[in-house]
Amino acid sequence: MRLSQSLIPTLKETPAEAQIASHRLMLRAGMIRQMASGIYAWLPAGQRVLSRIAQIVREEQDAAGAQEVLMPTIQSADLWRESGRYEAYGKEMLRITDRHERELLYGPTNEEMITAIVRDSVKSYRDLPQLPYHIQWKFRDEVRPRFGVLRGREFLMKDAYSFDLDYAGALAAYKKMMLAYMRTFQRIGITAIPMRADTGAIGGDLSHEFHILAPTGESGVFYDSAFETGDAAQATDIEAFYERMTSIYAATDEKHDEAVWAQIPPERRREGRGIEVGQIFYFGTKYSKAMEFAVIGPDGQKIYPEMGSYGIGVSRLVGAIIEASHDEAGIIWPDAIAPWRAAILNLRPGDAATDALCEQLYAALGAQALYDDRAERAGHKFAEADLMGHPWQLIVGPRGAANGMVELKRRATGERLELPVDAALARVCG
RNA sequence: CGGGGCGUGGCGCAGCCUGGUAGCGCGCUUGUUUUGGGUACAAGAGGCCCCCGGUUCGAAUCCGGGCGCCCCGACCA
Repeated sequence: MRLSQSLIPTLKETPAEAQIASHRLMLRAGMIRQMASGIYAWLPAGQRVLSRIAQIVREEQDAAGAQEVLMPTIQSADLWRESGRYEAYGKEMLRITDRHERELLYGPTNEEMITAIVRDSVKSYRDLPQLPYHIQWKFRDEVRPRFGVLRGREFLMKDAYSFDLDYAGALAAYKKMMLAYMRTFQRIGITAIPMRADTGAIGGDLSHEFHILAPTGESGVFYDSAFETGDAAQATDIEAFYERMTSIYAATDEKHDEAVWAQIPPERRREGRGIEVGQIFYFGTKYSKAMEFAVIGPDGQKIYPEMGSYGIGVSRLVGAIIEASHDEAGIIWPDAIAPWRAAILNLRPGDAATDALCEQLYAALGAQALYDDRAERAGHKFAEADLMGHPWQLIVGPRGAANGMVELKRRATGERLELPVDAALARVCG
Protein backbone atom coordinates (compact mmCIF):
# COMPACT_ATOMS: atom_id res chain seq x y z
CA MET A 1 0.00 0.00 0.00
CA ARG A 2 1.21 3.46 -0.86
CA LEU A 3 0.44 5.77 2.02
CA SER A 4 -0.29 8.61 -0.39
CA GLN A 5 -3.24 6.64 -1.76
CA SER A 6 -4.47 5.04 1.44
CA LEU A 7 -7.35 5.71 3.78
CA ILE A 8 -5.37 5.87 6.97
CA PRO A 9 -6.46 9.06 8.70
CA THR A 10 -3.96 9.50 11.51
CA LEU A 11 -4.52 12.11 14.17
CA LYS A 12 -1.93 14.21 15.88
CA GLU A 13 -4.21 14.93 18.80
CA THR A 14 -6.29 12.52 20.81
CA PRO A 15 -10.06 12.73 20.46
CA ALA A 16 -11.64 13.66 23.79
CA GLU A 17 -13.64 10.47 24.15
CA ALA A 18 -10.67 8.13 24.21
CA GLN A 19 -9.45 7.45 27.71
CA ILE A 20 -7.26 4.37 27.56
CA ALA A 21 -4.17 3.68 25.51
CA SER A 22 -5.57 1.21 23.01
CA HIS A 23 -8.58 3.36 22.21
CA ARG A 24 -6.45 6.47 21.82
CA LEU A 25 -3.90 4.71 19.66
CA MET A 26 -6.45 2.97 17.46
CA LEU A 27 -8.10 6.31 16.72
CA ARG A 28 -4.82 8.15 16.25
CA ALA A 29 -3.33 5.43 14.04
CA GLY A 30 -6.40 5.63 11.81
CA MET A 31 -7.51 2.04 12.51
CA ILE A 32 -11.09 2.72 13.56
CA ARG A 33 -13.75 5.39 13.68
CA GLN A 34 -16.68 5.37 16.03
CA MET A 35 -20.04 5.31 14.26
CA ALA A 36 -22.25 5.19 17.37
CA SER A 37 -21.68 4.42 21.04
CA GLY A 38 -19.78 1.15 21.18
CA ILE A 39 -19.97 0.65 17.40
CA TYR A 40 -16.93 1.07 15.18
CA ALA A 41 -15.98 1.12 11.54
CA TRP A 42 -12.68 -0.61 10.80
CA LEU A 43 -10.46 1.24 8.35
CA PRO A 44 -7.70 -0.48 6.36
CA ALA A 45 -5.06 -0.53 9.09
CA GLY A 46 -7.55 -1.90 11.61
CA GLN A 47 -9.20 -4.28 9.20
CA ARG A 48 -5.87 -5.87 8.34
CA VAL A 49 -5.09 -6.59 11.97
CA LEU A 50 -8.57 -7.96 12.54
CA SER A 51 -8.19 -10.26 9.53
CA ARG A 52 -4.81 -11.48 10.62
CA ILE A 53 -5.99 -12.37 14.07
CA ALA A 54 -9.08 -14.07 12.64
CA GLN A 55 -6.90 -16.06 10.26
CA ILE A 56 -4.69 -17.39 13.04
CA VAL A 57 -7.75 -18.25 15.09
CA ARG A 58 -9.24 -20.01 12.05
CA GLU A 59 -6.12 -22.04 11.34
CA GLU A 60 -5.88 -23.24 14.92
CA GLN A 61 -9.57 -24.11 15.07
CA ASP A 62 -9.22 -26.08 11.86
CA ALA A 63 -6.11 -27.80 13.21
CA ALA A 64 -8.11 -28.83 16.27
CA GLY A 65 -10.65 -30.50 14.01
CA ALA A 66 -13.35 -27.84 14.21
CA GLN A 67 -15.37 -27.03 11.09
CA GLU A 68 -16.05 -23.47 10.03
CA VAL A 69 -19.63 -22.41 9.37
CA LEU A 70 -21.22 -18.98 9.19
CA MET A 71 -24.43 -18.26 11.03
CA PRO A 72 -26.47 -15.09 10.58
CA THR A 73 -26.29 -12.06 12.84
CA ILE A 74 -30.09 -11.81 12.97
CA GLN A 75 -31.97 -14.54 14.77
CA SER A 76 -35.59 -15.36 15.41
CA ALA A 77 -37.05 -14.80 18.88
CA ASP A 78 -38.82 -18.15 18.62
CA LEU A 79 -35.49 -19.93 18.65
CA TRP A 80 -34.63 -18.31 21.94
CA ARG A 81 -38.02 -19.13 23.40
CA GLU A 82 -37.12 -22.78 23.00
CA SER A 83 -34.32 -22.49 25.51
CA GLY A 84 -36.17 -20.00 27.67
CA ARG A 85 -33.49 -17.38 27.25
CA TYR A 86 -35.59 -14.90 25.26
CA GLU A 87 -37.19 -13.78 28.48
CA ALA A 88 -34.13 -14.47 30.63
CA TYR A 89 -31.57 -12.54 28.64
CA GLY A 90 -32.68 -9.03 29.54
CA LYS A 91 -31.98 -5.70 27.96
CA GLU A 92 -28.54 -6.67 26.77
CA MET A 93 -30.26 -8.36 23.86
CA LEU A 94 -31.06 -6.05 20.99
CA ARG A 95 -34.59 -6.91 19.92
CA ILE A 96 -35.86 -6.01 16.48
CA THR A 97 -39.26 -6.17 14.83
CA ASP A 98 -39.57 -6.64 11.09
CA ARG A 99 -42.26 -5.30 8.74
CA HIS A 100 -44.54 -8.24 9.51
CA GLU A 101 -44.25 -7.58 13.24
CA ARG A 102 -42.14 -10.70 13.64
CA GLU A 103 -39.79 -10.63 16.59
CA LEU A 104 -36.12 -10.85 15.73
CA LEU A 105 -32.92 -10.12 17.56
CA TYR A 106 -29.31 -9.34 16.76
CA GLY A 107 -27.50 -12.37 18.12
CA PRO A 108 -25.47 -11.92 21.31
CA THR A 109 -24.36 -15.56 21.05
CA ASN A 110 -25.34 -18.67 19.12
CA GLU A 111 -25.99 -21.65 21.39
CA GLU A 112 -29.64 -21.89 20.40
CA MET A 113 -29.01 -21.48 16.71
CA ILE A 114 -26.22 -24.02 16.43
CA THR A 115 -28.18 -26.49 18.56
CA ALA A 116 -31.15 -26.13 16.21
CA ILE A 117 -28.96 -26.56 13.15
CA VAL A 118 -27.23 -29.67 14.43
CA ARG A 119 -30.47 -31.06 15.88
CA ASP A 120 -32.25 -30.79 12.56
CA SER A 121 -29.69 -32.84 10.68
CA VAL A 122 -27.95 -35.06 13.21
CA LYS A 123 -30.09 -38.02 14.25
CA SER A 124 -27.70 -40.85 15.04
CA TYR A 125 -24.96 -41.38 17.59
CA ARG A 126 -22.80 -42.19 14.58
CA ASP A 127 -22.93 -38.52 13.55
CA LEU A 128 -21.29 -37.31 16.74
CA PRO A 129 -19.06 -35.74 17.79
CA GLN A 130 -19.56 -32.42 16.01
CA LEU A 131 -17.47 -29.30 16.52
CA PRO A 132 -18.65 -26.36 14.39
CA TYR A 133 -17.39 -22.81 14.81
CA HIS A 134 -17.87 -19.47 13.17
CA ILE A 135 -16.34 -16.01 13.21
CA GLN A 136 -19.13 -13.49 13.19
CA TRP A 137 -20.25 -10.12 14.52
CA LYS A 138 -22.34 -10.13 17.63
CA PHE A 139 -24.19 -7.48 19.50
CA ARG A 140 -24.74 -6.96 23.20
CA ASP A 141 -26.46 -3.79 24.17
CA GLU A 142 -24.07 -2.96 27.00
CA VAL A 143 -25.41 -0.44 29.46
CA ARG A 144 -22.17 1.40 29.25
CA PRO A 145 -19.86 0.77 26.32
CA ARG A 146 -16.33 2.05 26.91
CA PHE A 147 -12.65 1.56 26.23
CA GLY A 148 -13.13 1.51 22.45
CA VAL A 149 -13.22 -1.98 21.01
CA LEU A 150 -12.51 -3.55 24.41
CA ARG A 151 -16.07 -2.95 25.52
CA GLY A 152 -17.99 -2.25 22.38
CA ARG A 153 -21.58 -3.26 21.77
CA GLU A 154 -20.84 -4.79 18.40
CA PHE A 155 -17.85 -7.14 18.42
CA LEU A 156 -16.29 -9.83 16.26
CA MET A 157 -16.12 -13.17 17.94
CA LYS A 158 -15.07 -16.69 17.17
CA ASP A 159 -17.35 -19.15 18.85
CA ALA A 160 -17.19 -22.92 18.63
CA TYR A 161 -19.72 -25.43 19.93
CA SER A 162 -19.05 -29.05 20.79
CA PHE A 163 -21.59 -31.88 20.69
CA ASP A 164 -20.55 -35.21 22.18
CA LEU A 165 -22.21 -38.44 23.21
CA ASP A 166 -20.94 -38.43 26.75
CA TYR A 167 -19.01 -36.49 29.35
CA ALA A 168 -15.72 -38.07 28.35
CA GLY A 169 -16.20 -36.86 24.80
CA ALA A 170 -17.15 -33.37 25.95
CA LEU A 171 -14.13 -33.21 28.20
CA ALA A 172 -11.89 -34.27 25.31
CA ALA A 173 -13.33 -31.45 23.20
CA TYR A 174 -12.77 -29.04 26.07
CA LYS A 175 -9.12 -30.09 26.34
CA LYS A 176 -8.62 -29.81 22.60
CA MET A 177 -9.95 -26.27 22.69
CA MET A 178 -7.75 -25.37 25.63
CA LEU A 179 -4.73 -26.45 23.61
CA ALA A 180 -5.97 -24.69 20.47
CA TYR A 181 -6.42 -21.50 22.46
CA MET A 182 -2.95 -21.59 23.94
CA ARG A 183 -1.50 -22.22 20.51
CA THR A 184 -3.54 -19.37 19.06
CA PHE A 185 -2.37 -16.84 21.62
CA GLN A 186 1.20 -18.02 21.34
CA ARG A 187 1.14 -17.59 17.56
CA ILE A 188 -0.35 -14.13 17.90
CA GLY A 189 2.61 -13.33 20.09
CA ILE A 190 1.04 -12.63 23.46
CA THR A 191 0.96 -14.27 26.85
CA ALA A 192 -2.49 -15.49 27.79
CA ILE A 193 -3.19 -17.39 30.96
CA PRO A 194 -6.13 -19.74 31.51
CA MET A 195 -7.95 -19.18 34.76
CA ARG A 196 -10.76 -21.14 36.30
CA ALA A 197 -13.92 -19.13 35.85
CA ASP A 198 -17.57 -18.78 36.68
CA THR A 199 -19.88 -19.91 33.97
CA GLY A 200 -22.18 -16.88 34.19
CA ALA A 201 -25.21 -16.54 31.95
CA ILE A 202 -24.29 -19.43 29.70
CA GLY A 203 -24.40 -21.91 32.56
CA GLY A 204 -22.49 -25.09 33.28
CA ASP A 205 -19.86 -26.26 35.68
CA LEU A 206 -16.46 -26.27 33.97
CA SER A 207 -15.01 -23.12 32.52
CA HIS A 208 -11.79 -21.24 31.97
CA GLU A 209 -11.18 -17.63 31.05
CA PHE A 210 -8.09 -16.61 29.10
CA HIS A 211 -6.50 -13.38 30.18
CA ILE A 212 -3.87 -11.26 28.49
CA LEU A 213 -1.59 -9.53 30.93
CA ALA A 214 -1.73 -5.76 30.65
CA PRO A 215 -1.37 -3.05 33.27
CA THR A 216 -4.76 -1.59 32.38
CA GLY A 217 -6.59 -4.91 32.67
CA GLU A 218 -10.09 -4.94 34.12
CA SER A 219 -9.41 -7.63 36.70
CA GLY A 220 -6.58 -8.41 39.06
CA VAL A 221 -4.86 -11.70 38.35
CA PHE A 222 -2.63 -13.95 40.42
CA TYR A 223 -0.58 -16.67 38.78
CA ASP A 224 2.38 -18.95 39.09
CA SER A 225 5.37 -17.94 36.95
CA ALA A 226 5.42 -21.51 35.63
CA PHE A 227 2.97 -20.22 33.00
CA GLU A 228 5.66 -18.04 31.52
CA THR A 229 7.65 -21.04 30.36
CA GLY A 230 4.90 -23.05 28.68
CA ASP A 231 5.15 -23.82 24.99
CA ALA A 232 1.81 -24.88 23.58
CA ALA A 233 3.17 -25.32 20.07
CA GLN A 234 5.45 -28.07 21.29
CA ALA A 235 2.83 -29.92 23.31
CA THR A 236 2.38 -33.41 21.92
CA ASP A 237 0.44 -35.10 24.70
CA ILE A 238 -2.85 -33.28 25.12
CA GLU A 239 -3.63 -34.96 28.44
CA ALA A 240 -0.31 -33.90 29.91
CA PHE A 241 -0.77 -30.41 28.53
CA TYR A 242 -4.23 -30.05 30.04
CA GLU A 243 -3.04 -31.48 33.32
CA ARG A 244 -0.25 -28.93 33.40
CA MET A 245 -2.47 -25.98 32.46
CA THR A 246 -5.01 -26.80 35.13
CA SER A 247 -2.59 -27.67 37.91
CA ILE A 248 -0.56 -24.46 37.83
CA TYR A 249 -2.17 -21.82 39.97
CA ALA A 250 -3.90 -18.91 38.23
CA ALA A 251 -6.93 -16.95 39.37
CA THR A 252 -8.66 -13.64 38.93
CA ASP A 253 -9.15 -11.63 42.09
CA GLU A 254 -12.72 -12.90 42.40
CA LYS A 255 -11.61 -16.50 42.65
CA HIS A 256 -8.27 -15.93 44.29
CA ASP A 257 -7.50 -18.33 47.13
CA GLU A 258 -5.00 -16.97 49.63
CA ALA A 259 -4.44 -20.36 51.22
CA VAL A 260 -3.34 -21.97 47.96
CA TRP A 261 -1.42 -18.84 46.98
CA ALA A 262 0.59 -19.04 50.20
CA GLN A 263 1.89 -22.48 49.22
CA ILE A 264 3.47 -21.21 46.00
CA PRO A 265 7.13 -20.27 46.41
CA PRO A 266 7.25 -16.46 46.74
CA GLU A 267 9.67 -16.05 43.83
CA ARG A 268 7.12 -17.69 41.52
CA ARG A 269 4.15 -15.56 42.58
CA ARG A 270 3.06 -13.09 39.94
CA GLU A 271 0.41 -10.44 40.42
CA GLY A 272 -0.88 -8.23 37.68
CA ARG A 273 -3.92 -7.23 35.75
CA GLY A 274 -5.61 -9.10 32.94
CA ILE A 275 -7.96 -8.52 30.03
CA GLU A 276 -10.25 -11.40 29.25
CA VAL A 277 -9.99 -12.38 25.59
CA GLY A 278 -11.55 -15.82 25.59
CA GLN A 279 -13.61 -18.23 27.60
CA ILE A 280 -14.44 -21.90 27.29
CA PHE A 281 -17.38 -23.69 28.88
CA TYR A 282 -18.66 -27.17 29.38
CA PHE A 283 -22.38 -27.07 30.11
CA GLY A 284 -23.63 -30.60 29.55
CA THR A 285 -27.15 -31.12 28.29
CA LYS A 286 -28.55 -27.74 29.23
CA TYR A 287 -29.43 -26.77 25.67
CA SER A 288 -29.82 -30.21 24.13
CA LYS A 289 -32.52 -31.04 26.69
CA ALA A 290 -34.23 -27.66 26.61
CA MET A 291 -34.38 -27.74 22.83
CA GLU A 292 -35.11 -31.43 22.54
CA PHE A 293 -31.99 -32.43 20.67
CA ALA A 294 -31.36 -36.13 21.06
CA VAL A 295 -29.70 -38.71 18.84
CA ILE A 296 -30.55 -42.41 18.75
CA GLY A 297 -27.90 -44.52 20.47
CA PRO A 298 -26.72 -47.99 19.52
CA ASP A 299 -29.37 -49.49 21.79
CA GLY A 300 -32.16 -47.45 20.25
CA GLN A 301 -32.37 -45.12 23.24
CA LYS A 302 -32.26 -41.34 23.11
CA ILE A 303 -28.99 -39.66 23.99
CA TYR A 304 -28.92 -35.95 24.76
CA PRO A 305 -25.57 -34.64 23.54
CA GLU A 306 -23.14 -33.13 26.01
CA MET A 307 -22.23 -29.64 24.88
CA GLY A 308 -19.63 -26.97 25.36
CA SER A 309 -18.96 -23.56 23.87
CA TYR A 310 -15.69 -21.79 23.22
CA GLY A 311 -15.32 -18.09 22.50
CA ILE A 312 -12.50 -15.77 21.49
CA GLY A 313 -13.12 -12.04 21.26
CA VAL A 314 -11.39 -11.28 17.98
CA SER A 315 -12.07 -7.54 17.90
CA ARG A 316 -11.39 -7.26 21.63
CA LEU A 317 -8.02 -8.91 21.06
CA VAL A 318 -6.96 -6.00 18.87
CA GLY A 319 -7.42 -3.59 21.76
CA ALA A 320 -6.05 -6.01 24.34
CA ILE A 321 -2.86 -6.58 22.37
CA ILE A 322 -2.29 -2.84 22.12
CA GLU A 323 -2.83 -2.48 25.86
CA ALA A 324 -0.14 -5.10 26.34
CA SER A 325 2.20 -3.78 23.67
CA HIS A 326 2.69 -0.03 23.24
CA ASP A 327 4.86 2.85 24.40
CA GLU A 328 4.63 6.65 24.51
CA ALA A 329 5.17 6.88 20.76
CA GLY A 330 2.51 4.41 19.73
CA ILE A 331 1.63 0.81 19.03
CA ILE A 332 4.20 -2.00 18.94
CA TRP A 333 2.67 -4.79 16.85
CA PRO A 334 3.73 -8.38 17.34
CA ASP A 335 5.07 -9.56 13.95
CA ALA A 336 2.35 -12.14 13.39
CA ILE A 337 -0.56 -9.71 13.34
CA ALA A 338 0.92 -6.39 12.25
CA PRO A 339 -1.12 -4.75 9.50
CA TRP A 340 2.10 -4.41 7.52
CA ARG A 341 5.36 -6.12 8.28
CA ALA A 342 7.35 -3.03 7.39
CA ALA A 343 6.98 0.63 6.56
CA ILE A 344 9.22 2.08 3.86
CA LEU A 345 9.99 5.68 4.71
CA ASN A 346 11.05 7.73 1.73
CA LEU A 347 12.74 10.71 3.32
CA ARG A 348 13.14 12.59 0.05
CA PRO A 349 10.48 11.88 -2.54
CA GLY A 350 11.67 13.34 -5.81
CA ASP A 351 15.30 12.37 -5.30
CA ALA A 352 15.99 9.87 -8.07
CA ALA A 353 18.22 7.48 -6.13
CA THR A 354 15.95 7.56 -3.07
CA ASP A 355 12.81 6.96 -5.09
CA ALA A 356 14.42 4.12 -7.02
CA LEU A 357 15.61 2.38 -3.89
CA CYS A 358 12.21 2.73 -2.23
CA GLU A 359 10.49 1.29 -5.28
CA GLN A 360 12.90 -1.61 -5.23
CA LEU A 361 12.07 -2.33 -1.60
CA TYR A 362 8.36 -1.93 -2.24
CA ALA A 363 8.45 -4.31 -5.18
CA ALA A 364 10.27 -6.89 -3.06
CA LEU A 365 7.89 -6.68 -0.12
CA GLY A 366 4.64 -6.12 -1.98
CA ALA A 367 1.52 -6.25 0.18
CA GLN A 368 3.65 -6.72 3.27
CA ALA A 369 4.83 -3.13 3.09
CA LEU A 370 3.29 0.25 3.65
CA TYR A 371 5.24 2.69 1.51
CA ASP A 372 5.30 6.24 2.85
CA ASP A 373 5.76 8.06 -0.43
CA ARG A 374 4.15 11.30 0.68
CA ALA A 375 5.78 14.70 0.42
CA GLU A 376 5.99 15.03 4.18
CA ARG A 377 8.80 15.94 6.49
CA ALA A 378 11.03 13.18 7.74
CA GLY A 379 10.06 13.81 11.34
CA HIS A 380 6.40 13.49 10.48
CA LYS A 381 7.03 10.13 8.82
CA PHE A 382 9.05 8.81 11.72
CA ALA A 383 6.40 9.84 14.19
CA GLU A 384 3.59 8.23 12.21
CA ALA A 385 5.50 5.02 11.60
CA ASP A 386 6.13 4.71 15.33
CA LEU A 387 2.48 5.50 16.03
CA MET A 388 1.24 2.83 13.64
CA GLY A 389 3.60 0.32 15.16
CA HIS A 390 5.06 -1.46 12.12
CA PRO A 391 7.52 -4.10 13.37
CA TRP A 392 10.15 -2.80 10.96
CA GLN A 393 10.91 0.55 9.38
CA LEU A 394 13.03 0.74 6.25
CA ILE A 395 14.35 4.26 6.25
CA VAL A 396 15.66 5.54 2.94
CA GLY A 397 17.31 8.91 2.50
CA PRO A 398 19.50 10.40 -0.21
CA ARG A 399 22.63 9.85 1.86
CA GLY A 400 22.28 6.08 2.08
CA ALA A 401 20.50 5.65 -1.24
CA ALA A 402 23.54 6.90 -3.11
CA ASN A 403 25.42 3.89 -1.73
CA GLY A 404 22.58 1.39 -1.85
CA MET A 405 22.22 1.47 1.93
CA VAL A 406 19.04 1.62 3.96
CA GLU A 407 18.52 2.07 7.63
CA LEU A 408 16.51 -0.65 9.33
CA LYS A 409 14.71 0.15 12.55
CA ARG A 410 13.12 -2.42 14.81
CA ARG A 411 10.08 -0.84 16.44
CA ALA A 412 10.07 -3.00 19.56
CA THR A 413 13.64 -2.30 20.59
CA GLY A 414 14.41 0.95 18.81
CA GLU A 415 17.53 -0.72 17.41
CA ARG A 416 18.73 0.87 14.14
CA LEU A 417 21.15 -0.62 11.64
CA GLU A 418 22.62 0.66 8.40
CA LEU A 419 22.48 -2.21 5.90
CA PRO A 420 22.77 -2.97 2.20
CA VAL A 421 19.35 -3.46 0.60
CA ASP A 422 19.52 -7.25 0.38
CA ALA A 423 20.61 -7.66 3.97
CA ALA A 424 17.84 -5.36 5.17
CA LEU A 425 15.22 -7.26 3.19
CA ALA A 426 16.53 -10.55 4.51
CA ARG A 427 16.14 -9.30 8.06
CA VAL A 428 12.59 -8.09 7.47
CA CYS A 429 11.50 -11.28 5.73
CA GLY A 430 13.36 -13.61 8.05
C1' C B 1 -29.75 1.76 35.74
C1' G B 2 -27.91 5.50 39.85
C1' G B 3 -24.31 9.84 40.05
C1' G B 4 -21.44 13.55 37.26
C1' G B 5 -19.89 16.11 32.78
C1' C B 6 -19.82 17.63 27.72
C1' G B 7 -21.92 18.92 22.60
C1' U B 8 -18.78 25.67 18.91
C1' G B 9 -14.95 24.36 11.15
C1' G B 10 -11.70 17.54 10.27
C1' C B 11 -9.17 17.21 15.63
C1' G B 12 -8.13 19.74 20.46
C1' C B 13 -10.29 23.88 22.79
C1' A B 14 -11.75 29.35 24.25
C1' G B 15 -16.15 32.39 24.16
C1' C B 16 -21.58 31.34 27.68
C1' C B 17 -21.52 33.58 34.18
C1' U B 18 -22.26 39.72 32.75
C1' G B 19 -27.10 38.45 25.27
C1' G B 20 -24.87 42.75 20.43
C1' U B 21 -24.14 38.35 15.15
C1' A B 22 -17.76 33.64 16.36
C1' G B 23 -12.17 33.01 17.86
C1' C B 24 -7.31 30.26 18.91
C1' G B 25 -3.86 25.97 18.09
C1' C B 26 -3.34 21.78 14.99
C1' G B 27 -4.93 19.82 10.34
C1' C B 28 -6.44 21.19 5.05
C1' U B 29 -5.37 24.34 0.12
C1' U B 30 -1.68 27.52 -2.57
C1' G B 31 3.17 29.73 -2.76
C1' U B 32 8.01 30.29 -0.81
C1' U B 33 11.22 27.86 2.47
C1' U B 34 13.10 23.66 4.94
C1' U B 35 15.03 18.60 4.46
C1' G B 36 16.92 12.52 9.20
C1' G B 37 12.29 13.13 14.64
C1' G B 38 5.18 16.07 13.93
C1' U B 39 9.87 22.85 10.01
C1' A B 40 9.10 28.17 9.22
C1' C B 41 6.80 32.42 6.76
C1' A B 42 2.79 34.28 3.88
C1' A B 43 -1.93 34.04 1.67
C1' G B 44 -6.57 31.19 1.65
C1' A B 45 -10.83 27.74 2.16
C1' G B 46 -13.92 25.83 5.72
C1' G B 47 -18.92 26.80 10.95
C1' C B 48 -27.43 24.98 10.39
C1' C B 49 -22.39 27.30 17.47
C1' C B 50 -26.46 19.17 18.45
C1' C B 51 -32.05 19.72 17.49
C1' C B 52 -36.95 21.92 18.56
C1' G B 53 -39.55 25.57 21.10
C1' G B 54 -39.66 30.01 24.38
C1' U B 55 -37.92 34.97 26.36
C1' U B 56 -35.84 39.37 23.86
C1' C B 57 -35.24 44.75 19.30
C1' G B 58 -31.36 40.97 19.22
C1' A B 59 -29.58 34.16 21.60
C1' A B 60 -23.53 30.12 20.81
C1' U B 61 -24.73 32.83 25.42
C1' C B 62 -30.84 33.05 29.29
C1' C B 63 -35.30 29.38 30.01
C1' G B 64 -38.02 24.58 28.73
C1' G B 65 -38.02 19.96 26.19
C1' G B 66 -35.55 16.39 23.21
C1' C B 67 -31.22 13.82 21.06
C1' G B 68 -26.12 12.39 21.11
C1' C B 69 -21.44 11.39 23.47
C1' C B 70 -18.04 10.74 27.65
C1' C B 71 -16.56 9.72 32.87
C1' C B 72 -17.43 7.13 38.05
C1' G B 73 -20.33 3.09 40.02
C1' A B 74 -23.45 -1.48 39.35
C1' C B 75 -23.16 -4.94 34.96
C1' C B 76 -20.32 -7.38 31.30
C1' A B 77 -16.83 -11.40 25.85
